[in-house]
Amino acid sequence: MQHHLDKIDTKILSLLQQNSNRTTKSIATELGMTTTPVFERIKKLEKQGYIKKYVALLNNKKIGLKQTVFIGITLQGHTRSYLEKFVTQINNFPEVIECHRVSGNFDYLLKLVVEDIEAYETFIITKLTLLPYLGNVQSLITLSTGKETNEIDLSRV
Amino acid sequence: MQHHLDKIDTKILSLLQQNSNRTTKSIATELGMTTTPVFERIKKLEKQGYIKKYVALLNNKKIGLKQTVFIGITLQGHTRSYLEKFVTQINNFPEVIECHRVSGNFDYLLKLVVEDIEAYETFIITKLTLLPYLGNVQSLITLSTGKETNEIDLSRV
DNA sequence: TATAAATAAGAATGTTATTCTTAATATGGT
DNA sequence: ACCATATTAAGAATAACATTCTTATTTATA
Repeated sequence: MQHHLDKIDTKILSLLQQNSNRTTKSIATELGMTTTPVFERIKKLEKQGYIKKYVALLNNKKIGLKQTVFIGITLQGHTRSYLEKFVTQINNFPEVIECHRVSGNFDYLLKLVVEDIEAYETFIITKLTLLPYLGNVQSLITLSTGKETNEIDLSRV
Repeated sequence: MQHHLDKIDTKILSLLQQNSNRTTKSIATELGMTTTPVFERIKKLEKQGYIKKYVALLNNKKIGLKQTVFIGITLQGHTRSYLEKFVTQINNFPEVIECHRVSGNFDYLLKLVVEDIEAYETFIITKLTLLPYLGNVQSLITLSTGKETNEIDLSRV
């Protein structure tokens, strides 16, 4: 069940990754085509699930959420049912935007977006540390971000 | 320079975060307004930079990029000019979608999206370890992802 | 209270998305 | 190589939407 994307498809995907508000016509012009085939390709890419969704990306800092933090977590008890409960609770915290189960020196890696360091400490104290079976908790406070994108390089596929 | 977003603005932002392809009319209806004021608010939010961009989010796995990996890195020499060079080179790797300078047990945290573990090893060997002054390099291989979003909870702002 | 500045409504217009029909191109089997 | 079939693209036609304009309403301010 491998994908079957030709050059035109990957080009369309890569353009929509950069800016999903471009008109079909402008994409078509760039590709030397008319709107209909481009339109139908986009619809196909949506229907087949290559495109998950279209979203607006906000300026977190401007909105007042200035601090990104990563947290590595190890758990002490690893029963399957507890892991599931743990993830469910983590996912419900609005501060958490990513939660990955990982192998390596941690069991979980979280990514958070919060107002500031203080809000982060509040999160740790009033939410995270209330969860049972927490082992090691290691915080990585973001000082600056060189790159942060969802854009995938499609020259590889 | 604080933001001045009222309830309507934050509601619009939160809807556009979930789906940026919704029509102005449908948003207006949901908010009990007409299209014009909603349209003008959206344009203002764009112009003032609250909305950074509109993008299509792709299904990485379906496209063949199945593996997410985080890498914690410490550097041995910390001259300012070297750090800048380091970040520039990291940012140019197509596998890297995030690069954060952090405080804590690492200097940098990277997020990568690659085909598979093998592609990851190739990256390490042929790209990352060629960079000078690398200290500790610790990989966190994602086993599963419970949550991964860009959507920010605006009830806090 | 009077005036100015925002904000919203409703109608009008221009663009674009979307559909339909037809033509061209590619694909597979004999 | 040839035909039938399935994809893919083009162009025109339509419907929906974005965008602008004018006018009314509300809100803030001196």
